[in-house]
Amino acid sequence: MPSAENDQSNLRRPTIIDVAQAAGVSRQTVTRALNGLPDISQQTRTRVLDAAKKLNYRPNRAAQSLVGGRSVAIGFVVNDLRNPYYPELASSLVRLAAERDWSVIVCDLGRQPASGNLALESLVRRVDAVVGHLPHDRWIWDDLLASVPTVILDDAQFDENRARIEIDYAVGITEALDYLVASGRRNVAMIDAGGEPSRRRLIYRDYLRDHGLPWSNASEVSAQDTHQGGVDAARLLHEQYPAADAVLVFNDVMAVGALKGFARAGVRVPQDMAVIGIDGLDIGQLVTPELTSLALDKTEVAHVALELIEGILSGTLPLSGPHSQPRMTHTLVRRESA
Amino acid sequence: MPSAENDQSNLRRPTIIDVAQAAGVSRQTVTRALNGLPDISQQTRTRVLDAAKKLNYRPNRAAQSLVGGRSVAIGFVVNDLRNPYYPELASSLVRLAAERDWSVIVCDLGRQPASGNLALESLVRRVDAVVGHLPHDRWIWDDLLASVPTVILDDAQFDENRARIEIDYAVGITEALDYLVASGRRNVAMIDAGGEPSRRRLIYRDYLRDHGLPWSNASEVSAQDTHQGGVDAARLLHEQYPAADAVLVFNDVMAVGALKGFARAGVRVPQDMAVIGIDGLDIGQLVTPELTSLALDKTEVAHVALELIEGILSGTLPLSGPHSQPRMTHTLVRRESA
DNA sequence: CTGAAAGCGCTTACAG
DNA sequence: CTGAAAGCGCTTACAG
Repeated sequence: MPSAENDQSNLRRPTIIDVAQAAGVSRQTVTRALNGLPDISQQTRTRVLDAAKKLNYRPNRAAQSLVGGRSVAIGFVVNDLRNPYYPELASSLVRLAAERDWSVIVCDLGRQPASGNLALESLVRRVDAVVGHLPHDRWIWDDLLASVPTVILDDAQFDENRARIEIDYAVGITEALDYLVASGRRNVAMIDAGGEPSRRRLIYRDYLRDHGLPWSNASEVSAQDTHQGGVDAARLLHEQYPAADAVLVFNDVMAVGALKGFARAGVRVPQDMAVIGIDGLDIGQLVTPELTSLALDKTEVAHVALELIEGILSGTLPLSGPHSQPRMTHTLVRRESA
Repeated sequence: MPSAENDQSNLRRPTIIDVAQAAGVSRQTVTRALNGLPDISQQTRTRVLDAAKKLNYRPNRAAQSLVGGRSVAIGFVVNDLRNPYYPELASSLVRLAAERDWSVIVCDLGRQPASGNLALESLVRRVDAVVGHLPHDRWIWDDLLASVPTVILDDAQFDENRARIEIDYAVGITEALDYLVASGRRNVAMIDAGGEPSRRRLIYRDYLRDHGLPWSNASEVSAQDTHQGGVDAARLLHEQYPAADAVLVFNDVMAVGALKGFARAGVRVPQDMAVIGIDGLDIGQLVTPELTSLALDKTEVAHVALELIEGILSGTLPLSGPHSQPRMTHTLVRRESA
């Protein structure tokens, strides 16, 4: 029963010194054995390796990288990894980061703010920079994020003195609504997410007003930002605004839900109802009819985000001004739902 | 034109010493100012902060964590983050890891093995442990992974001396096929992925043989492990095996594709054809009809994986034997497609 | 083939 | 309120 040994190993992780002592050699020799360097006899190497295994020794990464070269890590902050928007963005980010030999740590804020704060606090200590969408109602994070270079992905003014990629919805939404009107739709509704009217909804309203299109309170319905929210919203919309012949949906996840909601309500898409989502996610191609959507080039977003981070880290990018706040717009991808 | 200064800062990152010199104080004082510690005059603090900002100084994380406490990072290796199976698993993994204050670095191997090797090589230097699905045809990675504790998620014997979670498909597939037969299906086909018959396919074959169910070469079709692959496979199957009234599909991504393929071919699901996928992904609920699937509890997989890693890192888990190789099975989730 | 020395960049006691 | 010393765990030259 070697419990004494185990107890000790719980108190302190073995270091290279412990291995050296156990093997009866110096620490440099341990380094040679472990890292496969030359200038060491096979016999010694074996002895060291055995000692290391016996002690369950693994080198301290911090010490290794301190003496070695610098390695950069960036944190990718998401609201909920189960919303497919984030994995699609993460996919590009991880791939492009790998090309620079950067690693990306994913931080899922989850739905409850409390754990999200803890997670963020821990993240900023581990990374060289942060990129991600930050919900507006959590500006408390400003403090935390002040300690690390950050690129915010957002649709609104967030912080003038912080690098950010502005997602400009006006261009895309205008294109989508132009298209709907041009194809003969007249009663255009909107399915929004969350409590406050989103920026996307405001743009929609402005468009309807500017173009003299019919609008009433019944034109808009708001629901949870989930697939089920989309299902519910479609039913509700169908009840409260039966004349609607087109709908712009907050995002693709909800739009795919709306497709299902309309199908259940006997509303044919696109014959009776044109549906346009936002984001351009892969899931839009899974469903029938396939979803028409305002697609964001997520690879480009990831690319630009990494460029910004590189600029900040190297000190060549000013933290405010137009260069640190590029703008990105959508492209209307026409498929079957509109 | 302060290019000389910039050139220098490109050569070497500024350290705490540089800041100290620029501010005319000692390094400890810099630490106090930067970390918001007491025992420093407001004036000195400001001077230090200014110097730090001017030099674009950010503390070296490696040095910080070397002196501070240990922080553990695990690497999550995936084949392709755009396959929704991985994000769902990642979501649980990230959440559960956060509870232990562990961070997870995502490594996407991509489709080309070459870049995958580079990515892995870089990963193992940055993490304390690795978890993930590793394709069988890449055993070359054994060398790389020998250097870091690894938990493999797999359906086959991979390495007896490595911790792994065995995904036992036999239980679930038997349940699915039992269910199909019990509901009156007789001509059960299989849509497989990749070149070699998968383990899942072999289990399917055995079942058909053991139960005296009709089988021929036409019962099986293999396609790419993508949504489009599923679409293609369904059409092909419909042509080469018109009598089929049920099909087990390699995974949900392909199954959702198959749903689309059958719809296009005028095959009604589930009336003419029962479809069962594998994985139990969220996307199965997006489509119509909703997909019946053999669901894997991905939260449980993540949980067990982290337990294994904890055991390995603390040295309390033997690297071979049943305790380090738990088994996981599927549950048949009945929805609409079967 | 093996070991003594110096140093990576930071922080935590300890003196003043 | 500020600074000199020691040390975190490793690796990279440099001696023998």
